[in-house]
Amino acid sequence: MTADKPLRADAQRKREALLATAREVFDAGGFFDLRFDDFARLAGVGTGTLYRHFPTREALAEAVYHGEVATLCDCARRLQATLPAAEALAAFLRGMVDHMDAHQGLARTLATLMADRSSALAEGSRALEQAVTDLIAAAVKDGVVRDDVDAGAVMMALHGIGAAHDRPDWRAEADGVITLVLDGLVSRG
Amino acid sequence: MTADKPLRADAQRKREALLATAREVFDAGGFFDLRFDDFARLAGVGTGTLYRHFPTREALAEAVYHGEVATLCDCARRLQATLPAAEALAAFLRGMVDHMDAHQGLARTLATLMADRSSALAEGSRALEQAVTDLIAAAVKDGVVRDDVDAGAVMMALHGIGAAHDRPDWRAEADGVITLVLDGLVSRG
DNA sequence: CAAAATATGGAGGTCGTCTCCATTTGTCAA
DNA sequence: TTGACAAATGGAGACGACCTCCATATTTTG
Repeated sequence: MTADKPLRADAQRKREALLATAREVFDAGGFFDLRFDDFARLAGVGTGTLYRHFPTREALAEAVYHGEVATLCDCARRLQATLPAAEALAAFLRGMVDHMDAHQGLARTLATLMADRSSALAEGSRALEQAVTDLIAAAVKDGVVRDDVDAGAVMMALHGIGAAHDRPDWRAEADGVITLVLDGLVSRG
Repeated sequence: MTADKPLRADAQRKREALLATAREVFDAGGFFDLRFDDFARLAGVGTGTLYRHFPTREALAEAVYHGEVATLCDCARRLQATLPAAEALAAFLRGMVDHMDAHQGLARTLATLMADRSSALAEGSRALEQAVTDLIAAAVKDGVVRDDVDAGAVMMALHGIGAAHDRPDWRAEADGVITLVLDGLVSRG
């Protein structure tokens, strides 16, 4: 799809530095108080370099998001390999909430930055969606989950949890959504 | 809370014009291609006037959102008065999806604009949340819905539906979320 | 109707964004 | 190692959107 041309050594290094700094600043929640130029300086990089690697704030967010998705997918695979389907699904969804809770700033920043281009978000989370699809398919096969509601609906609910990150009682409500979704999946309509 | 001082006649008129134009442009999806200054001109208003009424794009979105919320709340009240609790709840949630579907551009624009200040969103949708809370409370009283998951979780799921407005299969997935939520609410855990 | 209060609009200052290119750094072949 | 070529760098400055400010216009009040 994308013929990634090999990056020169220093370019690679700068790119990494930018991503690392981004993750840091995102999580600290200070990204929007920062001029984009200053962000470059903070990462020890010139303005031009920043723009060559990430033409927009959104592009930067997308790259960071990719990393997160990869982590979560690994997690899903691990769970699926070690637990019965129903438990794996539940553990994964609960785990996602834990993860978001542990990185609130990051979650909030990403949600905000990708609000426009949520097409990009959908693109970027395709892998994640596949993981959820697999988890659900396995549970369906075990006969413990209905087969008339697909993974997209679950993704949407997750999206809601991520997007609503400043509700005063976020954690409890997020757990509530997961509970509803899981019980709704088990229900026979 | 807010001691709304009475607005002068012409001010009222301009304000209305701005809101009407906003609704139009939002729904057409062209808001982000427009300089804020030009939006003012489009509404037949000077830049200064626009800024006095709505200091930011977000403030404008919030005002439009208020109108939407009011409409939906009316709808909720009507349903609650005419249907058994469980049906009223279901009809309301399904109805919201219909409404969003019929005004995709508006929904998307609002979701995008309020991504940052989703605290403002929470603020603005307090009335909506109250309506959902009432619908659920009535259903709980009828003994047809569990009482250990509160309205906040449902709001979060709805938020997800609104925020994910450009998923390719939005409508089906949104319906799926509602199904999961409703069945999850009926389930006894 | 005059005066006071309120609202208007758009010219121009401010400030973040992004481009451009002279310079530096990395790579590779001889 | 060295020279030559390609790739990458950074930051000065042009650009353009946002927002303020106030002389003017409109509404309201006494």
